[in-house]
Amino acid sequence: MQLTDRQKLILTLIIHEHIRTAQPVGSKSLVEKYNLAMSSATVRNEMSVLTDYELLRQPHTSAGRVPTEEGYRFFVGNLVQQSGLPTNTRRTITHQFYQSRQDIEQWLRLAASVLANQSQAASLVTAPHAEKAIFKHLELIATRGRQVLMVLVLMGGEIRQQFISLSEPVSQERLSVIAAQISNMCVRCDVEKISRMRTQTDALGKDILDILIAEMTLIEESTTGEIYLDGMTNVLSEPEFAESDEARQALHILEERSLLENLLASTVMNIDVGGIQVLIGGEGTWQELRQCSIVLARYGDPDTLTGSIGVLGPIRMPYDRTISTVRFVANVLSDLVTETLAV
Amino acid sequence: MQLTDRQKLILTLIIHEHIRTAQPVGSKSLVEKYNLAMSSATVRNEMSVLTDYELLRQPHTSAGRVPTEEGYRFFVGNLVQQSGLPTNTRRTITHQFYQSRQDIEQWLRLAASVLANQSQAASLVTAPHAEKAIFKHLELIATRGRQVLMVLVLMGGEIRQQFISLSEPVSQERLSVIAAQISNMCVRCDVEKISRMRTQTDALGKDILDILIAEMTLIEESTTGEIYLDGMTNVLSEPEFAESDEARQALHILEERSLLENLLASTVMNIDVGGIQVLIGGEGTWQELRQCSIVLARYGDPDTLTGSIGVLGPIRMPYDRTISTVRFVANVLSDLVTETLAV
DNA sequence: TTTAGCACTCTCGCCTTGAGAGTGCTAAAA
DNA sequence: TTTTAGCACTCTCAAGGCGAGAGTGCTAAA
Repeated sequence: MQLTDRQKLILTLIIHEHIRTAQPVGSKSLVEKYNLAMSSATVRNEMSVLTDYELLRQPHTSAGRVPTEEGYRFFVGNLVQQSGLPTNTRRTITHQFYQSRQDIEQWLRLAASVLANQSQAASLVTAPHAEKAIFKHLELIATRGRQVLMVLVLMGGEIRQQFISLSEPVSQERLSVIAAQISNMCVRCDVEKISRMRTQTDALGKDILDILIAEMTLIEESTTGEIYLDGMTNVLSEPEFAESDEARQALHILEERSLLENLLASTVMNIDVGGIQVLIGGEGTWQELRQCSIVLARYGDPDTLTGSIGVLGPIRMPYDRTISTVRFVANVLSDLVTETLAV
Repeated sequence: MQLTDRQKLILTLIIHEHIRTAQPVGSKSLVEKYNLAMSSATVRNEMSVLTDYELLRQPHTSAGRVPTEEGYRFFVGNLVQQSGLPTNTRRTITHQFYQSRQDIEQWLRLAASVLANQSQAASLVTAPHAEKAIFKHLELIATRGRQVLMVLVLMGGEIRQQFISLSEPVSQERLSVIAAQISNMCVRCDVEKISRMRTQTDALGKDILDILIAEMTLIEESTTGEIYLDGMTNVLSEPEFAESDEARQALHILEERSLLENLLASTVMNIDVGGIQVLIGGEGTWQELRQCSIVLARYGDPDTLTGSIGVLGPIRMPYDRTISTVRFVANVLSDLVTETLAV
């Protein structure tokens, strides 16, 4: 499908106008609004062609045109110009990051907040996560009785904390010794290697190693780290969401962690750090997302630690701006992650 | 204001019916629906009295009655019977808790999820938080270069992790020694006591202590720990939220952490563990909550660690059931917290 | 190839209208 | 004194009719 420049222009303008107004766009109003150097009849003819190509759609005879999902896809794939964010926006965002506490959690929260505010939509950010869990450090802290707090640090800075119940009370001194022992023994080891070390410790050490192995396996099996959401309410004022129940179901995907993990696993996990993926109208697969689009990116260090960020909004979304924002925030996070967390 | 038994009955029935249907309730339909042993005219007279008391309201002449906020308050204060949850519901909930991973974070998430599902509304759970920050354990883990991961454990099990930049690179060995030193020296101390210890260490130790003190001060100043939300989408299908923009603003309060902290600070912080507070229609103070009610409770150990849980839904909320649920979940959490986290 | 002109279509807001639900009042019954 | 039947009145809401407005497609001329 090869479009003439004029057809591209008209498609672009219709999408712009529709994004602005959420209404079907007519030929006459389009010519007037943008002072086009052609008559409305010409525009009508072109619209007719674009409708044949299934890039536009008429809600009913004698209404204006609305872009189809295919139309948006063509737009995003071919017509969006990579504007990049205005310099002062970039500066504001960067500034916020360097002003916040130096803490990965704060950064991720901030990233979610920035995405939500800049795009006026819902945003999600997953914590960086390594495909392979490599042990770094173990800490055991007595609380009381047989309850012990286990803090596990992985290469890359992922931290997991968990209460464990030992079969009998153990003093903090003994716990510290064991933790140091295990830390020394296992540093830079993966699950398999650690499994083979079970024989090298006493009974208590074995118990702890078992729990450690279970935990590391669990981490390795999960596809993402912690998920941060923001801006869910932004999207509620959009007419699509205010009206249809269906659109609201999309927010349910964000809330239900398992659904969201599935979605991420089958989309963004395949793209490269630095790349952008745009999911328009659920792409036929995701029923709940039929009225939504998602702009996704991956950040981090491709070989070790990666995470995802994304923006969820109505299909009628200002893609150019959103894509720029997502790309920029992904880059900022990549920088922060490789600077502070790399192995 | 003293109501006769019959007036109380009628008020209760109207509230029940209105909660069910979200519509104004008329005298005739009420008599028919509940097979009342009186005529609709009698009901009308009583309704008229209740309207004079401002417990009921007419949306317009010749419409049925709707409970006022005052009406709901009277209902919650005087007429709600403490039914308690059905035994099998209690069992299901308890079961879920003891089946989940033994991990405070999982419990809190689960609590939010249970509240949201049981009440079909939005829920919030804050992590247990001590008024006074008491040091328990410090861990320093080298990442690379001058970046160090600091893990701070407080009495009660609150854990904070943060990246810090030292002025020069330090080996993991030295970091471990310093961490052990500080851990020994400061265990069971509060911020003031630790501040006075700054002289007892070398330059590096001083730097770390400073950061430690700053962090503990920050923790002490904050009113709540981490906040877990769930079920935001539940509430979106209620007519109040589907229609008015105003109701949707209420969800914004949940999203904006600072707003939520304010709200909690000025309400639930004052009630005792085991007590329940019901905020109806924002109580005149919280504009954004005018169309919502919140049922709040505190859990934990009154003297040391406490957190809040709550449910946010439309004013038209099944208070008896919601209150029972919130109370029950608060008790479960209290048990878990005192069992595993107490000093 | 573009454009002016025209007949035609469809939505949307506005109005009217009638049914339905509910109220308050009054006078009779308990 | 309290309760109830009866009745006139009020207000909403859904349905139908109507006209204005916006938009389309087609045709013939520029």
